[in-house]
Amino acid sequence: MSGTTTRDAVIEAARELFARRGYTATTIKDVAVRAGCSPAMVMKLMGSKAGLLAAADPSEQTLDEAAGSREPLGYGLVRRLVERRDNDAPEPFATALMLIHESADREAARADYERRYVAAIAERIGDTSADKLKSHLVLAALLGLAGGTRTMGLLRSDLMDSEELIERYGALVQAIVDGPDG
Amino acid sequence: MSGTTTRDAVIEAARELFARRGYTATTIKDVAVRAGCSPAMVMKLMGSKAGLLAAADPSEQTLDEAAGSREPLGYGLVRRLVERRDNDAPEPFATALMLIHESADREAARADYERRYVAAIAERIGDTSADKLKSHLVLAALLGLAGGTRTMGLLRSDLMDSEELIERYGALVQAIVDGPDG
DNA sequence: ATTATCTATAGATCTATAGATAATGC
DNA sequence: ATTATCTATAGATCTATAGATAATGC
Repeated sequence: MSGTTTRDAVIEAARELFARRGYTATTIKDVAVRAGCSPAMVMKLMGSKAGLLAAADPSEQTLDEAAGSREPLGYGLVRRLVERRDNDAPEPFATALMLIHESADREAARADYERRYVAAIAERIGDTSADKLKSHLVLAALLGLAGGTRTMGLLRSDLMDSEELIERYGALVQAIVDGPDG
Repeated sequence: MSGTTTRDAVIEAARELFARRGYTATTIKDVAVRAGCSPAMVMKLMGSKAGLLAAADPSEQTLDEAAGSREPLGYGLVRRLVERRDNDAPEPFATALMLIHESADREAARADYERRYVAAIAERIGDTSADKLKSHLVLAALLGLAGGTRTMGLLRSDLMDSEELIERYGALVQAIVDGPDG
């Protein structure tokens, strides 16, 4: 059915626009224009703007990427983030910060993202401690690389080669992973 | 004159609301209510919503804080950030990311924040290199700590003592500062 | 017949301005 | 007289819905 195609186009358009401009600043009409349909169509398909956000939230998508690699875990996490940048793929770490900020129920959104992201990192780095402290530290470092490169445009490839960036920022993240637990 | 007082209240209210909810999601009326005046008064004082943002942008405020301390520079930068959190003071590193996202002219805002923040960090850590690579890396790490603690609520003081956080995240930032230049 | 999609519009904002009133300085 | 501040409102959105039309499956 062609409904699936339109629905996919709408979700893809929303993903890009929410990531680029944020939730409030993105209108249903913006999404419709980019998806090539009418605003009413967007509403019919997604029910509400909040429903559209739920469908377009990029976190699920990327958070469970293939983790397999011979590289130490800290480097691997940084590598995948840098690769997303080089491929112009959505960056969930950067988007999450903004979506929390703009959420209607900010505390609920914050708690939800915190739980999911901390759990995802803990699983990746094998953090089985109760407090998940290392995961918090790793997550903070990754959020910074995401916000720095994607939102503020730091460390662009003409300034620093992607491999060198992975090497240097990866070393920082790896130092947390290799560090003490509590 | 009492005009100064109202103006200050408006700017203070805007600073808090922009930092909390973002630019688009904050309305002139929200600011007026919090400042205890009418929306028309806010407009008369600031001219436009963009003018209000310009006046309420927290970056200038905090970026040129007293840098004097015996502590190594990386630790000092982290300490000031953590202290702002513990004092519930506005966090320019966290706010900057969101304001770039929501800016009408995103690329211009991005370039402006990048220039100012990189320069501020370069001055602090004595980075005189042409590419300011270390400053970019330090800035990324600090943006992550800011976004992580303030927006996502990571590493709260019940989970990790502020001094220990400064010790551990400070070590990462200090490692960048002490690292090679290019 | 059913599904996909559109046009038209209601109802609720939001920013910004115009013009009135209250407070202050001379 | 001038400055501070308010009420009222214009004009431009925005989300969401109602109802019409076009496309598709049986």
